[in-house]
Amino acid sequence: MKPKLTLKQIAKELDVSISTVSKALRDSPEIGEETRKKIKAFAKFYNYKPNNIALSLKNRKTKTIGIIIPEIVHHFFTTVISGVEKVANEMGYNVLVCLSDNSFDKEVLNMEMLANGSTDGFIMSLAKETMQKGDYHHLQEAINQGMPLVLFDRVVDGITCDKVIIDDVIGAKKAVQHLIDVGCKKIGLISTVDYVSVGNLRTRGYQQALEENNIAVEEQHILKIEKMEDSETAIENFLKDKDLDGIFAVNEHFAISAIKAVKECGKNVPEDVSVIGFTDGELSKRFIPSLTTVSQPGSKMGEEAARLLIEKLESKNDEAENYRTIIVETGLVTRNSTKSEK
Amino acid sequence: MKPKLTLKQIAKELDVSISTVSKALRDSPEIGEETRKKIKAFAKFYNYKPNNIALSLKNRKTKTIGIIIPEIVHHFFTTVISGVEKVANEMGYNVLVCLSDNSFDKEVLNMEMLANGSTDGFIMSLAKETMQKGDYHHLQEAINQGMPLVLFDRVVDGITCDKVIIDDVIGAKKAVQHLIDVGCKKIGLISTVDYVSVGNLRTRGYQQALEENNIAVEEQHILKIEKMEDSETAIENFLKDKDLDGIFAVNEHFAISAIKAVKECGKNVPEDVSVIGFTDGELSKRFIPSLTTVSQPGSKMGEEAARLLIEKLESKNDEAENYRTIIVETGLVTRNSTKSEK
DNA sequence: TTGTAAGCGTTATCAC
DNA sequence: GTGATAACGCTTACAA
Repeated sequence: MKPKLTLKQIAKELDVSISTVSKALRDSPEIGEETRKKIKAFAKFYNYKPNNIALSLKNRKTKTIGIIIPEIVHHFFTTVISGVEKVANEMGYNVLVCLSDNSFDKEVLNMEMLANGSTDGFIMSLAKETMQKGDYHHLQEAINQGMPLVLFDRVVDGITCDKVIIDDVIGAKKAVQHLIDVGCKKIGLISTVDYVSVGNLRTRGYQQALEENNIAVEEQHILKIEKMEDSETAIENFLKDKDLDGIFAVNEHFAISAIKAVKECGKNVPEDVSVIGFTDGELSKRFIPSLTTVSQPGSKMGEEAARLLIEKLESKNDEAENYRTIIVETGLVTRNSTKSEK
Repeated sequence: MKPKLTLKQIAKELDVSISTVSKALRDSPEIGEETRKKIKAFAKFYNYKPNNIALSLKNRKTKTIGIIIPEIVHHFFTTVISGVEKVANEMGYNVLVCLSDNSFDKEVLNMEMLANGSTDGFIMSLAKETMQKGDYHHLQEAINQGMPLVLFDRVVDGITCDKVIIDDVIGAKKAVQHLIDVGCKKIGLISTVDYVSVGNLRTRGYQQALEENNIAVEEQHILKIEKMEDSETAIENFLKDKDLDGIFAVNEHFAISAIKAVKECGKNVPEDVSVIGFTDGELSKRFIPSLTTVSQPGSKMGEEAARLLIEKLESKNDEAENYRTIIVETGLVTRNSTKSEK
């Protein structure tokens, strides 16, 4: 087991000074042709690679970006990570992934760990508990310390930083409009509780679409789910006594549960009831019937977030004071859980 | 924007030396009660946190572990990551995630990046291309440099290191035995090409189960798929002219494609054909019919891998020369794509 | 009880 | 052209 080669060792071996080696390897014109060649040959032969940690200390930047997400076993977040990875790698950055498990405390802890030199900046989607508490001091602290922060998906207005979101309202509107277009008259909504911003926004889109089509919004057609675990039965109970012919669910799980519940009521999808979801995952694609959904381009969001962050990291500090919110567009993926357009 | 507090600044502020501050904060008995209190109070007030990079450089360890996987948009790998994260965090480690995209070159590149000080060790599942090439010099190099390596899932015999695998052969055997138990006579196998070790092993389990039940293995009942993209049509074509009553697929995608193909032939699952998959994901759980599968406990594997790695990292170098292979057990999750046991 | 100095691996500045 | 030296932030013998 040979420990890693350092400049010092090369210097000793070749009987020159450390700084000569350093300069030679970085092609400094100060160094004579001959010595340079010799040093480079030696380094290449022994496969010298500069130590990242030392560089980080010296440059006061680590070339790694931290991403903190609520959970990873979730198709959407997974695609975001892969988007971040992609552009990060292209730009010579590494990605440190931390999970908050939707816990406020873990989120704070993770940030503190990473803020002490481990990363140059953050890409985050907030924990559910954090949004519930409304406590964002940790975000503000990071920003105050000069750590750039990019929020995505689950963002919050009070914090001034770059953001990447999707047009939830418009996406939801598209979905509901589609239901209307294929002839649905009584359209239900299955959403989450309001402090989860996306649930809130998608609900708004639902309402707007109805209003624009002069359809009354009826409260009893709306279900707001608190806990993921109970969602299946909640949806069943909700749909049992309703006579809906269209359902907009704010995620694919709810959509699928809705389809199951509809079938259990002896009705068919999409013949009797059209169902449309949000977020395009493997499940939506391969479920039978395959799901019509609003696609949420996670990978694109990750790429945008990474680009935004790296741009900020590499800009001079003075020009850094403009913050942008990038809205990435959703698309409607029409499949088999909705009737075809008339 | 206040830059981070350092020992130096504290020292200057309090008019003591840097080492005094350092010692005081680490509760060295060398330092007088009074000075210590003063320093600690100050540090606490201004929320001093030591710089990780500096510590890494000094201690020659980063307290982060690198995980390199072929892809992240894949339920199994995702659960592994969450397992690794879990125990890593408990032990005070961070996790750097890199994706090889199943490319040999990217895998090598990633390892080189991380090996230069960014991580203390690796947890990896090999890229498909790497297994195909059979070139493992990068792994060997890391080991030679004293970087511990834990391989999981897609492992390779030639490399001496810790490994975490599942009992693929036994798992496959369980699956096929289950098919036999519910009365299947003509059982087909949908697998991957042989250089992917898991495909290979699961094929072996299939053969063994048949042999142990005195059923002849017929080559025309076996399909080996080369490319994920064409799998759907390949499976359709394969099943069209067969008269199987049981199908064992080595992953959930193949299983679902098989179900679809069976249905298109006008047969029913599980009445006419029982189908069983491998790896338990969201898809298996919620597909209709829900899939009977061999569950592959990714999270458990991740935890074991992390434990193994950290153990090695924190042991004295001399006792480090024993390598272990941990075999985590699969389970059979019986759902609706197979007939019920007679 | 406190301070000095060396060292972790680099790079940049300045002197020779 | 080459080499000392300081610095990044921290720890730790060793002096004082």
